[in-house]
Amino acid sequence: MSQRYNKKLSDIQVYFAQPLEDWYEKHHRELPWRETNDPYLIWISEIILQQTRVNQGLGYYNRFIERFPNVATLASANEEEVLKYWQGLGYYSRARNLHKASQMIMADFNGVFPSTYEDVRRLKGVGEYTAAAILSFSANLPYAVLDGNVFRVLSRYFGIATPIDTTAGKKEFKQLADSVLDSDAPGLYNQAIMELGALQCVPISPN
DNA sequence: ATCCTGGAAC
DNA sequence: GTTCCAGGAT
Repeated sequence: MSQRYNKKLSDIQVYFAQPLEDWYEKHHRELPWRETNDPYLIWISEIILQQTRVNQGLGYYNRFIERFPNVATLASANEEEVLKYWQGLGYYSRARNLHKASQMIMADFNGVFPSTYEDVRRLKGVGEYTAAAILSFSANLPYAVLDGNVFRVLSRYFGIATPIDTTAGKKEFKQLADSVLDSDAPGLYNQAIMELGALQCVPISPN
């Protein structure tokens, strides 16, 4: 998967992206939403995971997609039932937004999950991070994800002390993230950098 | 730039 | 009981 033939790799790919992706291939957790290219399933998983740990989100994800396996079933359900499947997760506006957005996909996109960044961003509850995740994971489009994990990996690897809770800091990291993105394998690369941040490059006493 | 969520961690 | 988190909305 990370081997690419007949193509010259950039220095940043060789020294940053490749080792990262090799590490990922060897150490990543196997999670159901990583086994699919369906943007709907990836979307559901990303919304659940926004403020929820993987361990807790897993059961909710499995139950949710079993009952609502696609946009149409979610859109035609009533809100109370959608909320029932969310019960215990908190941040219930995420579930309401999912439901509303699924109806918007039916109405405005003929039931087909949108495939451009601009359209995906129009879905309620989908910000820059989630749009980049959905499009890179499902369609391998070159959008760099930028979440807490990525901030941490980049700041440590590149020795950047700029705080991320300022406009300038966010801008700096956004540029860096875009410049080191492996455009040959955006989905794999994005998964890899976040997984490293989650498993190894952790906030306190990193491995 | 500021506010918001609500469980988890402290 | 207070603070923290991690994204999105306004």
